[in-house]
Amino acid sequence: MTERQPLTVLTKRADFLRAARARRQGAKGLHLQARERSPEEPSETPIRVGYTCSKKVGNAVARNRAKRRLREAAREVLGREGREGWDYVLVGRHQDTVARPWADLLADLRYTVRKVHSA
RNA sequence: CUGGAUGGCUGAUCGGGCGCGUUUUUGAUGUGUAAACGGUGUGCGCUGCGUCUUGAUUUGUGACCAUCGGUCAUGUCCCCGUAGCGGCCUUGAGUUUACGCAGCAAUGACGCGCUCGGUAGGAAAGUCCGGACUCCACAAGGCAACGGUGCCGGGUAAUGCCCGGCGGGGGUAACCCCAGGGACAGCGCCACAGAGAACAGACUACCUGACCCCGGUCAGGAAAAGGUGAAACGGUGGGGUAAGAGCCCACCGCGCGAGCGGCAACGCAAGCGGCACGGCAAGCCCCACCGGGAGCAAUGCCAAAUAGGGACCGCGCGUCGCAAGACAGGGCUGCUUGAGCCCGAGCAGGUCCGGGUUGGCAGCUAUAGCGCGUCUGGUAACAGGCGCGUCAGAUGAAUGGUCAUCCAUCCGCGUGGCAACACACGGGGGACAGAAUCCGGCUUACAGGCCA
RNA sequence: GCUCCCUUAGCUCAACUGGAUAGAGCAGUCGACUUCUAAUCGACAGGCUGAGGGUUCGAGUCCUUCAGGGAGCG
Repeated sequence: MTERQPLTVLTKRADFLRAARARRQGAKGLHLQARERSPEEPSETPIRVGYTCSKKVGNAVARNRAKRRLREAAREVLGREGREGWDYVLVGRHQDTVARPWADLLADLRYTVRKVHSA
């Protein structure tokens, strides 16, 4: 069992915009945006993660639930397979992020991470 | 009314405990430095003394052994001891104070680890009302403007909320609904239709008389009938009349209303009036009552960052002059003088603007407390007493993710049964919805259960 | 947290101080013109005025409770 990397959460709007302009990959359960930071950017931990669930996802309950599932998935997948020096932004999708079976959601995240790294 | 249950694995956050590390403060201990006090004569300098003390000197002198040196005595100097004088402080011991260091203990903060416990709602929602709290403004209060409320009584911290009553409307009834003051303060509106729409008037038709003449015209009477409309000047019956008419009478309606009941809204009502007084105030408005404004991104503190900017005010700014400048004054060079150069203004002030920051801490979660139980008062809302329990504090925003079982419930199929239904198997599967300073209401959403 | 505005035909907008049938342009359908199309001309259809409740004789308009959309301030 590999060690889990600690993750910090993105808080700045500019970080989100930069990640959205970089690489992106969609799946049924979620949408991933990621970029490799330049070395001079300061960061507390090597991997940073942000979550985006807009009003398109649903009402407040649905948005919170989607964000919580994305957080748990990021802890599971990005903690092991994330690359140091990268920012990841996980975007929730309407209904699918909440309703998709847990194993499929994890598979979606692994698939998008692989695609983004190899792109 | 209620807002699924249990367990496993694994997370988030808050709080308590324990351990470790870093650090703040305090305490006593040890130690270092400095100062003061204190007492003493140590140490210091000079002089003197000394068979008691240590060394130096053999190039001070003498003697001996002897050979290039050694031993002894004495001298000198140092050390040591002691006495006197000088200087009064350096030093040593002690005490106190200040500062620093070390480990220890207590305490607070932060971080990490382990462990224990708490962790969304009935509507957390909409933001429609009412408050608490904080800041600003004004200070008894009144008026004006603006906004709101609007039967009466009670409840409440308060309300536009709740309870009870009254009035009106609907319903066979149980019961339900009502923004329900004022139209005699004033203004305005009432389309179309209709003769006439707000204060009286008269289109058709009616009656009488006159004229032309056989159906109309004119004058007068009268307001019942017709039709229109949401709304048309009381209704029915009788008398009366040329025809009619509250013109008269009875009943009903309407208005005024002595008196009685009720805290009040209001109700009952003798009697009187021949009918006069339309509707709209969720049109303007009048009356009564209520309301200062902003909101936890309030407010206070810390840190970081940028700029040492602009405007106005205040204080100050030597004299003359509108100004240029001149004369005083100060500084520097130079120096015997003459001379030359420079300064001649700002501020540690207040308000506003501009610029920068978008971090942290407090406010911050427990009290008009709330919840449960019980008793008392009250028709009730509610109030009071007693007992027990203590109940989320996040900030890209925690309170979860996932798996399994059960329950409410739904679907399919099978068996039993006349049926409602019961049992077995398989499958689906949790409604509305996420705190953001707090509280009381209202409104809206909603799986399920119960009552009328 | 606070404040304000809008919703009318498929689309963009009107409708006065409450008054009867809610109007215009574009788009649509049909017809005319043309060899055909476009343009033009004529005709037609299309609306329970976002939803519910109320005031009024009468509501797109006034009041109220919601729904959806938008704007502004701190």
